[in-house]
Amino acid sequence: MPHNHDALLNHIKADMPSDELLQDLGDLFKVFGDTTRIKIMYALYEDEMCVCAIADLLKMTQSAISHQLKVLKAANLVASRREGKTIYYRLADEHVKSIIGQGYEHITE
Amino acid sequence: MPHNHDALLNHIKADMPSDELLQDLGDLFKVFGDTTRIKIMYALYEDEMCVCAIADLLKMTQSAISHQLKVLKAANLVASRREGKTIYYRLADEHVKSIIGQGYEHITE
DNA sequence: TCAACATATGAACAATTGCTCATATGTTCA
DNA sequence: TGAACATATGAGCAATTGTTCATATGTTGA
Repeated sequence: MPHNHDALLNHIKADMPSDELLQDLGDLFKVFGDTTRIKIMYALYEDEMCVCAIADLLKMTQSAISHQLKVLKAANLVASRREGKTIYYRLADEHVKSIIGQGYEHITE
Repeated sequence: MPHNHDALLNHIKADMPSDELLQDLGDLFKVFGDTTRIKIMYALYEDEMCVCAIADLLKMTQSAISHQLKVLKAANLVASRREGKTIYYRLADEHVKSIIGQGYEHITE
């Protein structure tokens, strides 16, 4: 007969966050899981930048950057402010840096 | 004429990691960007587990879990040991916990 | 008010991805 | 050695995703 692990499972289940939260967690990391967005976040590491500067930096279309900034903003990873025609984006909080920092450590160790 | 930001860009460029490393970072987070894999990592948070226990816990196919464990292992996020017919998986290092922890904080704040 | 600039957005297409199904590999025990 | 169990793997399909292209929205200054 297949081996049984009901006792273990009941214990683990009790400590697992809700499915909804786990889904949200996955969705959050999905946002980090794209090179373009990682580059954008790195570009904003030290200071805010306008959309066209980011596009220049990454040698990508303004449209492509704008789409990705929307994704980042929806995940509360960046924030923006308007100054005339220009819109400046910046990292939203310190979690962005610490998440990227931990990932960096994992890779380079 | 469009506005110029060459000076800023040169400064930022100097501080950006290589494209290859940024790609690797994106690839790493891509692994975190799936609910099934997040659930697996949470299941392994406290202790090692065998494949069929994880499949039972998540009510998913052994095959599906096995495929995902392969992805997690390729990213060095889990490690495994064999004990007879059974193979036990565990989290590979502390980065897994801190990355997930930071994500959790970001979401629940 | 109109032209120029900065950014946002929707549709569409190619590429990637996670699961299923069938089957292969590896291990134990009688 | 062969049957039962535990896990791994390859092909295929549906769903998701990132970019492009065309165009819309918003702002400024003449």
